[in-house]
Amino acid sequence: MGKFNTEDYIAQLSIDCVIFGYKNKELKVLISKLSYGDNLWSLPGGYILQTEGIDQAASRILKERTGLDNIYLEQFRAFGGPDRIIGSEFRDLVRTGLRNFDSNRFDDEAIDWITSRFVCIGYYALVDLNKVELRIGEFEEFLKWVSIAELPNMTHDHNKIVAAAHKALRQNLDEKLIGFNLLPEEFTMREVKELYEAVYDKEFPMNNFQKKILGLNVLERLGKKFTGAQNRAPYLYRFKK
Amino acid sequence: MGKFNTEDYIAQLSIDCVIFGYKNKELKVLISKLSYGDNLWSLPGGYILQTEGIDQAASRILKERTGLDNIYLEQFRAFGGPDRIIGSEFRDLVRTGLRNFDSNRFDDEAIDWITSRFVCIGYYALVDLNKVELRIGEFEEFLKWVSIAELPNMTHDHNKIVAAAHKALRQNLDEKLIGFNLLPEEFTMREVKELYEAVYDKEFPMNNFQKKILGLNVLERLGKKFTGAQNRAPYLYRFKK
DNA sequence: ACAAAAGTGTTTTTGCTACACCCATGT
DNA sequence: ACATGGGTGTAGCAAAAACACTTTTGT
Repeated sequence: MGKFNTEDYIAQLSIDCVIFGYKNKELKVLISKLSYGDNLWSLPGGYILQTEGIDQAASRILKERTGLDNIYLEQFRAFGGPDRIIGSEFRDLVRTGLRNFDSNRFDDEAIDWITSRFVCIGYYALVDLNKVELRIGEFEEFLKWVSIAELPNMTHDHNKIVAAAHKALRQNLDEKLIGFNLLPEEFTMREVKELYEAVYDKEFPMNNFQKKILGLNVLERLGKKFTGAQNRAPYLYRFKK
Repeated sequence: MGKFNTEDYIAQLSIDCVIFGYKNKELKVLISKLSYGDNLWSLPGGYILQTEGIDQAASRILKERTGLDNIYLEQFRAFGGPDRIIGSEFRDLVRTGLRNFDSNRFDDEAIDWITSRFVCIGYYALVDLNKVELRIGEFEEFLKWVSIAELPNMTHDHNKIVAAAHKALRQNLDEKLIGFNLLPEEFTMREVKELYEAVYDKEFPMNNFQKKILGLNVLERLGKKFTGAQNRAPYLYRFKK
């Protein structure tokens, strides 16, 4: 890997992705352990190429980490508060960390560039955790799925960013459901319900939930799903075309 | 005015403000006619100082144009689509315009900086049109209030930005009402209703509207307002402290 | 007395919640 | 037959919309 060319990217502007993963009825967030410094955690992020749009950059960053394509990403907010300008407790850690990292790729100019003041644009996605093949990014030691309640202290304002993303995800989940290709091609109402319960961290009674979802008028009912269990077979649904 | 120092600002990142003004039951938007080029219109905007947060930058830009302080500004979205990168039909117009503008302040390097690819962060505000003292910005010939339906073609994606701002404004206007210090100190329910009608471009029946607003529990009722009209005097209200 | 507009009360509708009940399936 | 969970229908409640009416004010 050659020199990191700062001119390829927009300076002082980054994208941070809050990647929500769903598995076993649980909602998790993908975070990365930075490979320099002890106990430094952050959201997977990246820079914007001069040649790409910001949505495109977010998709690329998501794909780099998860291998996933065609995932619905939503921009929810830009962060550029005064707390990001100076006096960041992490800046010096990052500086010294990068100095011992890869001096061919990151010279002093690159390190200055990376540790300067940044504004970041937040995107979130919701993906099927089983479909993900994690690949670490440049500065990362490893990536890890953590449930929202157990997030460690992260660099900069990344904890705030996750909170804002979670709030945005909960707003109008109905309309986003189709976008996230999270559920299998055919699924039962229970599976939809469990997804909602994971996102809202709250139980929904089946009958009313069914009415609400069917009322959205986006599902079509297929056959039944025989699981072998000694109970009535649930219907299968899929999204209308 | 001295040289324009590009180093004072974050490069390739700007803020554009959609300033909604209210007067005579009508909702207008503040747009500026650029002083170079014919028929070039755009939203009032500016750059972010290295020393300020992005919200702070937006406030400063709003104050520069309107003289207004302590106005509630809301960030609604960042724009950085591929249409903003190259092939912008406006770029060359701006370039040639700036070359004949003020060569002391804007040298070739500054012109390159200004006409490079930009990502912008959109903010909107809602202000009392009567309280505004318009002051033109650097590149502006004049500023003008235009109703949303009559917006001219604007540079870049500024028409899209206004549409997105209008949509954001309509969401949860209730909660933002107090923030915009838009209404006079004491006002009638009718005035509130007319404001809503301007924002939503739709009529509201008085009785139900009154119930809804009083239900928000943010207003206190004062005396009556005698206008001399031959009808019952309406109550005056103000926001609770 | 009357016109104009403010204000209040009542009914209707709607959407959501809670409860009760019936149905299919495999042992 | 029965335990298990799936599915449906009805009653209850509260918020919103629609409708009808009374009150105040100046001419």
